[in-house]
Amino acid sequence: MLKLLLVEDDLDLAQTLIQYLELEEMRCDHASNGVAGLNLCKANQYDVLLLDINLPRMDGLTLCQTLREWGDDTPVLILTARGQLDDKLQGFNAGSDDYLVKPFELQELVVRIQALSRRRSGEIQKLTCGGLEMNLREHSVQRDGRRLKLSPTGWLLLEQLLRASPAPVSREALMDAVWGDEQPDSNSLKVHIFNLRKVIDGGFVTPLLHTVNGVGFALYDDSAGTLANET
Amino acid sequence: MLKLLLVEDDLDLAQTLIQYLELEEMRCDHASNGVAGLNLCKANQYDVLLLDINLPRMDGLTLCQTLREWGDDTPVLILTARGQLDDKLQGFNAGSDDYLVKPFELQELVVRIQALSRRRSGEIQKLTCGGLEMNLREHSVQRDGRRLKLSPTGWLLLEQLLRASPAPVSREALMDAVWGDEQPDSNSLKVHIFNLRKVIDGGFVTPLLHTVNGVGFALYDDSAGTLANET
DNA sequence: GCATCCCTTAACCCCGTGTTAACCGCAGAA
DNA sequence: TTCTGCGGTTAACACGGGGTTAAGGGATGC
Repeated sequence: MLKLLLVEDDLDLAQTLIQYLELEEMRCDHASNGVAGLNLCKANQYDVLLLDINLPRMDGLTLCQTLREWGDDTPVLILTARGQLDDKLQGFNAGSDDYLVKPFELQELVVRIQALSRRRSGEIQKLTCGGLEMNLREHSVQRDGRRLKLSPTGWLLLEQLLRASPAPVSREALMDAVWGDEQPDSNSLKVHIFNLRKVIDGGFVTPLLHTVNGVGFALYDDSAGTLANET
Repeated sequence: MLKLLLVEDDLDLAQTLIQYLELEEMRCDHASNGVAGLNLCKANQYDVLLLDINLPRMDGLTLCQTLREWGDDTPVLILTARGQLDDKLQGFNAGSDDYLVKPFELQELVVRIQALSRRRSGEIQKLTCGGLEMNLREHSVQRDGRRLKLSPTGWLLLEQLLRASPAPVSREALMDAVWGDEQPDSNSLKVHIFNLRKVIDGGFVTPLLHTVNGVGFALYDDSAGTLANET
């Protein structure tokens, strides 16, 4: 979910925008003057900033410039009624990334916000299951916010399991993913699964890595849903 | 100097644009149909792409989508006469970054191009991670206010790591950044990483420079209440 | 010409990691 | 009951990647 900051002194408009953005799965903080906006920027990390130009205490352009001088490179979208060329040039000159003239279509605002945030975060690829989250780009795994450290093979196995989740993955498929054609002739896989289990389930209440007898292994969270009947 | 690609079948317009952009210190290649544009993208590395929508052989939206599917994330600016909301939504949906409706002011085009390229090639002046801050302009690094002194190679390495942070950087990428093609045939990198670590983590409680086994090195702040498990 | 800085190189050591084998426990079959 | 197969658990061990240290040389500056 994207985190935005809207700095806008027209409270009615702000209210409308925030409500609409909520529907689009964006959480939007609000400041009604420039200085408050600046402070919020200092305190929090936003994905995109939406700035009006005419603001009490500090105008949007100065706000944007100040951030840039501080080295903050959060994407900035200027929202304003001023549609003259000079205004736009000033906006971009202050270091903003986009400029939308009021009145505008809410949907256009949404897609422009998405475009800005997309470029910054570089299309995060994540695989998840229950509280478990694997970030491929960062090459990091965490469960319930705790960062987990796993070995190269552990990583490979978990990736396979997460991609298939909640379906089970056969031993053959796992062996294939790790070793390809040069497969070890022992119970190596068993040990790796064991170790992987220690890492991702050790210290947690609900196990995520289940063995499907005679089939392979599966990653799923059955804590919230119904339990399957056993023999 | 920025390198652009304009894909536009109206040759008069293209000519005008290119001439104007030249004045603004931008070199602009030109393709008059979609397939030619795609080939040029494959062959060259551009800072920004300017795409018309109505094009012979392959329209601009498809062109943009294709690039994105290939993993190319060059910034794309759509230039078109179609100004309806739906057109814009489609444009952004195809993976573009900005959308300008003809007729437009040439200066606005220029600043939008600059805004797009700026974000990518980084006129960013400060890179940070945790309490670590690198000021590119002043060529200084400090952590928690304390100024750090690092060697030329240390600087190069740290810059790479900070730009990627919190994602890991492979040894190859690091070696490439430091030595290019003339790579030393020893464990030089190990030593430099070791020295870098001494500088940025030595004397501090939380280490920022982590080694990701089998992958490379990553810079991130783990202090926010995360625990590391054993294998 | 001397001192300093910094990079390279090589040597060494430690620990993470993968492999292997052995053992345990359970359940179904004989 | 005993046998047998499957999966879990543990520990031993070998290997290599990564960490650490120190020596030497080239460049730079005083």
